[in-house]
Amino acid sequence: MTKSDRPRRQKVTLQHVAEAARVSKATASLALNNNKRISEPTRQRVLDAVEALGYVYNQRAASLRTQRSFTIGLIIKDLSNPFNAELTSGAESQLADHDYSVVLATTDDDLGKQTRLIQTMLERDVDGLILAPTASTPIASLQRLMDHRPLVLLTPYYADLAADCVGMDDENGTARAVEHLIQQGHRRIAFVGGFDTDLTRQRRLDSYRDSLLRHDIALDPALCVAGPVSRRGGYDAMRRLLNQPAPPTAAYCYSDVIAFGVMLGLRAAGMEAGKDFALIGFDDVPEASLWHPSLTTVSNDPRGLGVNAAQLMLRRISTPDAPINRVIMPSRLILRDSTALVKEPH
Amino acid sequence: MTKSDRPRRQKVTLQHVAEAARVSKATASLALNNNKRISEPTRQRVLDAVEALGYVYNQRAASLRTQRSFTIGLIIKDLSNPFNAELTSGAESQLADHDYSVVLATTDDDLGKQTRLIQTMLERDVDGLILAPTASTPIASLQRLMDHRPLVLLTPYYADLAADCVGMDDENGTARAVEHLIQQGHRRIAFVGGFDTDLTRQRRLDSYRDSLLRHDIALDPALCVAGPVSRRGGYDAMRRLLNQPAPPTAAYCYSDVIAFGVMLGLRAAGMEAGKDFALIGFDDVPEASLWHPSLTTVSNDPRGLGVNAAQLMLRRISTPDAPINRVIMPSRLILRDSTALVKEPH
DNA sequence: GACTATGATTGAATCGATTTACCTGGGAGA
DNA sequence: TCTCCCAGGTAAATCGATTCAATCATAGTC
Repeated sequence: MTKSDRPRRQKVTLQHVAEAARVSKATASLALNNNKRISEPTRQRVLDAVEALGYVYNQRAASLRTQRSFTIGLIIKDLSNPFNAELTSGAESQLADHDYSVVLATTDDDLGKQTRLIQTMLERDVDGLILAPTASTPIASLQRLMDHRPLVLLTPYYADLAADCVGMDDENGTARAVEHLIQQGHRRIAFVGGFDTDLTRQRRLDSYRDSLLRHDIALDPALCVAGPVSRRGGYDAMRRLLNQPAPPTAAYCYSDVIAFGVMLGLRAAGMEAGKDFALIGFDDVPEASLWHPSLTTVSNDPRGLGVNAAQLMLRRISTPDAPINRVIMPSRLILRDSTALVKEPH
Repeated sequence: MTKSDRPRRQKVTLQHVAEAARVSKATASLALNNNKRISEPTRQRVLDAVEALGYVYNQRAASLRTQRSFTIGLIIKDLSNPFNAELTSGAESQLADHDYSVVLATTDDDLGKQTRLIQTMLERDVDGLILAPTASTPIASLQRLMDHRPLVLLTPYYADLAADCVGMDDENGTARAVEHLIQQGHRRIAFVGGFDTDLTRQRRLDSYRDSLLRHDIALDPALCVAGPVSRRGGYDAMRRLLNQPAPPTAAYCYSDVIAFGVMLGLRAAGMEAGKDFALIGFDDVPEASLWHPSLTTVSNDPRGLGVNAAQLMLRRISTPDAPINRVIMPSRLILRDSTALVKEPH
């Protein structure tokens, strides 16, 4: 027969390499790790043997002894959201640059699933966990998790937890957006999308209220509509808002995706963002600039968030006792056509 | 002190569980694996001990013995492309349902990086590899890879390789798109985007040519422009096309992203897709239906592709000798506004 | 009462690396 | 010549599970 009936699992182990190089297993190991106690000719013999046998290093076996898996768990809610995809991409490439692999899992914002996935990650023996916790994650369970493994949170809103985290500057971003609308003369400004349980939304809602109050505008609960973070959610919310006795003249949306839905809702009612209505989103997803009309939005750098999360993790691993680090990425307001209307509303 | 100065790596091992339950390590192991040779009372004692000590199973140590890591490597080109994000999402959830974890890595379509990542995956001892090979991946290296590990390719275009693969029906999808344009009376139809080295593009280009020939239209090389798969790429290509002596009246794009760029290029020239020009994309990304005008496109189910790839992998692992499986996902032409023009061109 | 069948449990080998502590054969120094 | 050191190498323990073969009760059979 040629090589083997069925392609069979490779069986070349360090032992075989050692034999081929006529040294001990220990020497072979040291040679491959560039230990200086091994002479150059010997090291070369080992390397030659590796080449000749097609040996592939078994990181898994090694990690049993070294207690480092060079693997980081990344648990996010949903990869379909381009924001999360970008974030993941950033984290992955940053970690890969430091020889870490990424084990990816998605929770669909389901606490039960998240609990199971964390368990799996611990069993897989990841060196650390980067987590976007689902809405109702109890702080105690995160605390317990930190006792086991380095943890980086992808949200800035667990203030009581001494954990590394990265997040965006929701307050400032929101304030700037709302101020901009007020400056344009708007008084009836809606807040659209997201659910109460979401801490990030909570924070933005607070900042929205504060901004209004600073200009002596009372918050009208009828203008704050919750809903799923999707185009459909934005669309439905807008239809409802426009059917009210006193509809809004502007809206600040929890995310761009929602804002796109709002635009469609406006259009279905014969209105157009940037002409009859002012609209601001959040995230600055790539589509925001290309949509018609282009969307004014609060810009955050999702890739940068991922990169930062990865960096925090690497730092935490290398110096476990370093003080905790909360990175808040600045957010900017990007002015585009959806708030371009010049004429005073009403 | 309370529990420990610094949160320290958990040290509870099966040995400790066994001691707490007053049984041997072997018994503890069998009990946890629900082996029927262990009596119910004993099993319960072990489970109680696990609970009491907060033991977490070490999959890594186990896999050293069992030779199964329950980990699948997923190597794609680029997570920023929503198509790939959806695909990844589908594969991940399908694998998670079967207790497999996903190690994710991206190549940026760089062969060197791909080679390194594959090596890393092998060292990490993944049970199988799902790979979207970069453009110039030599067939021999894939063949060699298959000797080591189950492999599923995310492209249908390695016909000479006896490997499981999933892919879309590029030929049929392309044919339908081009036929549709011809039916509408177009004769000067451009083919936009992608690079020569890309086998998928090659296949679509061939099908494009064949469709034209079936209607006695000669292929005009000036109408086939290559370029990066991005909005920018589409934009630039369109500007070039419109500056030609005999510009096209319609275009078939290698991907939706490119088509969006083409729309912008048209607009910059004072034209509008669906009015002065007919435009078709490929992928049916979510934005396609919401763009303005909405984009006619060849629809493929990226999530379904991921799910299928995962299923092929699971099957290959459970029955290594099964005949190879090539799954071609059907593609449909979704008619939207970008080809809605009724008036005969010219 | 001897013998076997059966069910429950365990000792020890094993997976493939790392790492510590020990060994060995010169050459330098006294 | 003797001691000590040193560079280079190795035997063996170790990481935390699985699993085979062996052991040990206990009960059932004649």
